[in-house]
Amino acid sequence: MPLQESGQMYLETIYILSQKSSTVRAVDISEYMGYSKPSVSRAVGLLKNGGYITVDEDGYLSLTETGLDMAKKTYERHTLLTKLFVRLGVDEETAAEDACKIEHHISDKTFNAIKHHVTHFTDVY
Amino acid sequence: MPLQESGQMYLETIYILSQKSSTVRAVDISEYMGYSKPSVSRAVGLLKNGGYITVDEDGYLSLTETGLDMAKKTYERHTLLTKLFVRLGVDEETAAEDACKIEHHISDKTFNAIKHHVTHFTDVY
DNA sequence: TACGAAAGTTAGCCTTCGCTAACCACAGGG
DNA sequence: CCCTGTGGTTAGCGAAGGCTAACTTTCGTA
Repeated sequence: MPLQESGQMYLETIYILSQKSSTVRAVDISEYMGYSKPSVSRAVGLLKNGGYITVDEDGYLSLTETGLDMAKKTYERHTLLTKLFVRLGVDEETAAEDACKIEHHISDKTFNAIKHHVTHFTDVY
Repeated sequence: MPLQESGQMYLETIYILSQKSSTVRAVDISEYMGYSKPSVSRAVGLLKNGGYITVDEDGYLSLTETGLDMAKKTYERHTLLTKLFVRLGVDEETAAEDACKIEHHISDKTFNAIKHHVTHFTDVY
């Protein structure tokens, strides 16, 4: 089964957390996302099941190659959209929030167009 | 209860349809959105219930003032986002599709920033 | 040694929002 | 006068994805 929006969010979160702490547990996700432990537990089970992450015997999570690809892709969208909005004059926090909400819904075409714009034109005004 | 994303889509659809045909029935929505009649029937019931639309004895739908406001707001977002994407080099169809998917998720702040940009700067490149 | 906090899981509930099956009401044509 | 197509509704299913309650396991410390 393909990854749902929520699955992408979990992967992205694991990716972000794994960049600041080297070990990531379910409870870390729980705190970071503000979701209950059972919600995270189920999500982790699904991601493991789908081959996106592995869980070792101590409960530490790692992204598989597929999972890492997905996470990076989502994360890239996130940062790029944030940049776009900031460039348009939105404050950093709001930009990041909105980026988070729409990062899953944008087609590759549009994403690439934004990417092209953001990387090639340093000032819009 | 506040309007859900799907509710906004229905309102927007009613708004669009009412601009081309003067009468809008549930079945028209059904065809336009590609949803089954029962799905539309329920949604219409909820919108009526929430005071967003009225339904006369012949089954014709009208937006209330509140509903019209909501619909216009969503529609404005739709067209504006489409413009933004087109301006960034995305083809019209893809731009409209993506706009449709994200129009519900963008904060007023970001929306206003985009609006400002789109209306004040006619060429990005 | 025993207790309590921390981490995880299981069971099961709830909402949203699609769907199908099956029904009712009505209008027009044969 | 009945029969079919059109429009709408009711009943009920199913997937996602949150939640709480309640359990287990484990580990550190009094």
